[in-house]
Amino acid sequence: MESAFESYLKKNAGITEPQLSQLKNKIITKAFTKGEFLLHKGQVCRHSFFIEKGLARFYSIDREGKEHIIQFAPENWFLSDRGSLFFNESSEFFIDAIEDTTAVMIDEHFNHLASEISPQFRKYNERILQNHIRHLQKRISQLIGASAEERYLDFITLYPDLTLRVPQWMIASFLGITPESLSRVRKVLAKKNFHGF
Amino acid sequence: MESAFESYLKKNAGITEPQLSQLKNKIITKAFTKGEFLLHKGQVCRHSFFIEKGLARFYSIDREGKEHIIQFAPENWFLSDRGSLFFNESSEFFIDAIEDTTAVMIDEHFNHLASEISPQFRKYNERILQNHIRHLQKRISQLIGASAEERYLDFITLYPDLTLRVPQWMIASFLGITPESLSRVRKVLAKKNFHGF
DNA sequence: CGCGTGATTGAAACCCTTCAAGTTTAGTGG
DNA sequence: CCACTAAACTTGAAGGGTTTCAATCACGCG
Repeated sequence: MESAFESYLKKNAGITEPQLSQLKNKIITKAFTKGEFLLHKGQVCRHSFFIEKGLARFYSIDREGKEHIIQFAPENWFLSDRGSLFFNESSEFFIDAIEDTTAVMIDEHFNHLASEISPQFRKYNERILQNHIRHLQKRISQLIGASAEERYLDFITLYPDLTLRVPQWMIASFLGITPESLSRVRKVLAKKNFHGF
Repeated sequence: MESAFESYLKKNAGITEPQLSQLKNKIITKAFTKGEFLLHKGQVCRHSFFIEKGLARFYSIDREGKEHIIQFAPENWFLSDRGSLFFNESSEFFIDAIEDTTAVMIDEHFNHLASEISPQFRKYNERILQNHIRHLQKRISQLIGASAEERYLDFITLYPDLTLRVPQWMIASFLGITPESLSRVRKVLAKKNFHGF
């Protein structure tokens, strides 16, 4: 049977069936139980993760021990500390599984081979990076400019599925507010007859 | 005489002298006076800008008319709305010159040709993107986690040169606080016998 | 059942903003 | 080169949004 990653490559990265058979033995999938680390601060990140099933998060922990979630990754999303991976530096960040998760461990060998046999894959890879940048810029713009309520509304329209799967305190951590504040924001929205969740 | 961009390409992107002569007629430089727009909201961004002289900023304006600066770009920095450029969408952002500025207008023709004649350039281009992502992630992590004072201290250690060249109210806009708040932060730091500026 | 985790609520404190008024600085024209 | 003006920066007082800390409630799981 064809894996989620394989269909994804065919659909989005222009990888053909014969190319896929060349790549198949380089595709390594790993299962993580809820709470398990895919990447730990201090390690050098060696992989890009493609989430086939489950849900993972990318976050930092500050001096006071508080977690700050940079990104969530549900099915068919990529996740990695690109800085650490590309520049071979030890990571400042953590990645762990929010649910039981299976992820494809994409390493340099895979990327190199895929780029070699498919120019489309190379193009696609750039697309991923460009899109990632666009995402991060919008997020910065929003963190600078919007109130807690606006940020939460943005979140539930952008990630309606995540709103249900992710515990509330993690959403708060993503938005840069406390769980208590998020609870109050939701209370206010409920009073305004808002039913987005 | 060799332009700043040309030396930059040779030093960082592995472009050789003969390759450079092939590229030379594709390198278009333009001068902007202080306050002039390099990119205006609503336009589709067609260029990546390499700042040879001067200083530019990349920012958004929210519904209330407030500016939020995403990025500064002094000499030898790149600046672009990559989302708009790559995906051909109209931009949400502005780019304008803070000082009189000359910028290289890098378009798709240039990138295509340079990638063609130099595999190193392609590698280098990916490096730029990866580095940009790393930068943005750190910024998000900081916006979520740090106080106004911490953010300002980070700014002056990361961009000591900009601290002097950029008006204070723009630094405030970059940090996501009001000019008044930044003024007070500086006052507190001065009392603590801090002399970073 | 009881424990632990997550969500809610309240009150006080804190950080930052807003608005309004000054002061300083920088640029312009006489 | 000074005088004038506008823009930038500072300062104060009041207000708003968010955090903190603490207590309570709700729920799922051993």
